Amino acid sequence: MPGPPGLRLPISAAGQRHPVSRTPRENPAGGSASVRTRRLRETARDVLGFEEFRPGQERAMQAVLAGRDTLAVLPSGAGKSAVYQVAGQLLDGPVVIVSPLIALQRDQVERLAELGEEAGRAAQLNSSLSAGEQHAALQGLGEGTVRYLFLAPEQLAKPEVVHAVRDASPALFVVDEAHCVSAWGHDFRPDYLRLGQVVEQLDHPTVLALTATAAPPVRAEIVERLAMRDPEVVVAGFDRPEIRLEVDHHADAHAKRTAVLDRAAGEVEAGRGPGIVYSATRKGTTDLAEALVERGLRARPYHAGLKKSEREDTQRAWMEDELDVVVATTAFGMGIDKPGTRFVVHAEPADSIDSYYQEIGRAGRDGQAALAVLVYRQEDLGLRRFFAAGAPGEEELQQVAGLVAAAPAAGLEDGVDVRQLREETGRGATPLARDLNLLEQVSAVVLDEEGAAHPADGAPSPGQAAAAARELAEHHERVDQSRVEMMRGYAETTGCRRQYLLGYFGEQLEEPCGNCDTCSAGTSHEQPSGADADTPFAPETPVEHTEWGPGVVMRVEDDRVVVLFEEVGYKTLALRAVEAHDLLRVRGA
DNA sequence: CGTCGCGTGGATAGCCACGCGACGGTGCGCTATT
Repeated sequence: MPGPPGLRLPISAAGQRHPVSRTPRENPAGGSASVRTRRLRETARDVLGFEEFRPGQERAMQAVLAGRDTLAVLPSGAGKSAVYQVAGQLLDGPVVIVSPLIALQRDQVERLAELGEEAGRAAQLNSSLSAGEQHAALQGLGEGTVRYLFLAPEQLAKPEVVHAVRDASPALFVVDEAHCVSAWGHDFRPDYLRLGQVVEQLDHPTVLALTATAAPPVRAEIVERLAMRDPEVVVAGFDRPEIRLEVDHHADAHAKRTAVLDRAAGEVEAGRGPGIVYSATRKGTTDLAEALVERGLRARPYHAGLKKSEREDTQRAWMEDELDVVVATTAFGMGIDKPGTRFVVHAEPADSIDSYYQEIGRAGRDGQAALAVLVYRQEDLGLRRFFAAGAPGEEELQQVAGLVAAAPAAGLEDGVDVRQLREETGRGATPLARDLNLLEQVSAVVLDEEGAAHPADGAPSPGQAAAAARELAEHHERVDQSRVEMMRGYAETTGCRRQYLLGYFGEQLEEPCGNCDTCSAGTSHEQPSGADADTPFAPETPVEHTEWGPGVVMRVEDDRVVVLFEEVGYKTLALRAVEAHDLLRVRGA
């Protein structure tokens, strides 16, 4: 059974450099690297109006133009879209961009339209369009009049869409907000997990994955799930020193609620400007928003259960400075860029450091001082643990495996698709697609280009397949639970919070940051950074645990070490116990 | 995992304590109805 793909691919924080091999196809921008650099800069200036590049941007463009699959982890607002926009100008063929939200696709199309005719036409393909418009978008792509096509991964689950895109010979396949592959692919939006097959079906155009946040194992999963080959990994500008980090601890639910309101209202009343309050539940957003209104603030709730018109109006009001606070679930954020956001207060911890960093990263995008406060109660992790659970049951998996296995005997030569499975099982399309993905990963099922499932050659029995698939799902669950534990670690550390955050993303900050609550309180100085701690287990060291197997050291404090294990995810170990029982060995030593 | 809301049973005039079950987030695309 595969472990987290992360550990098979060593990815340093600075990204890897590989020799660039050039074939005519892989060098479509033409000429030598220096010629390419000149053309790239001219294009960025003339078409996009760029005066200078942000960190990492040019390197990502260079890699893409050289035909390299590229994963770019660049901070929000660093112009990630410019990477494919420039490439679209210089490459010989259209650019297909997978984007998770229809609203995002619409914005991106509009932004390209503002660049004018010269930049090339952009179109979107999704269910907000009529059948005729959808057809026109694909036709335009084939005829070369559409240079940029934005669509959701669900569109690429339709064979006719894949065929039309393949016929247009795209030069670049972009996955925007690529952390969705890992965050949503396993259950919520299973079509994200199938993008690698789509890449193969498209004859593997250059793949560009873009995200603002991804810990090393998430990066590695993106690379694997998108079938990226020998990718260039560009990581830049990760630290956001302008954001002050604080955690407020509370034991009592009512005191916590009051603290959330005090912090948000305090920032607004001090004239430090608008901010976001994140709540884990819809009910929490309405409750807190009402309480803030009672305190005289302009506040509104935002969550996916509200009417579309209401959501759009709240977003508009937020962007037009008509609100002091938006109180939101995780539904609020992607594609909403308001540079003057001054604070982000969390009423509950996020489900992972990845999510948390993304959410607080919405503050201070203008580079001015901003504040991120987590108002923390241990009990609130319970909801996150609940969401992290939810692996499908073995019975359910066995039923699906059985129906696929029985298809040939039942005369279903074309296999079984999700629609048929829905009729047979009465269950929803999303969980069924997730189950099929799991069964495919344990070599029980093969999914063809039409999306139909067939029994794999030499497939195990449905019972064995279900057990293996269940084991795989439990593995994901263990890793997700360990990510919640890392969130707990952030809330409860007495060390520098920024060192903790950056360490999670594989970047070691040498000194305590001086801009978090533990630094202000002086506790962080008691904990030297891992870099000079007296231990054989330095960050990035591959290790082997007697019980948990292989892993990689992520972070070292003076008395403990955090290891990311292939099988069980993140674990924090006391160094004293490690030494006393000889629990960890350095691999390859 | 933790909280909320409901029903029940008991205690008392003021509901309240307890137990149990339900519920909790994110979006695409599609279909059926106005």
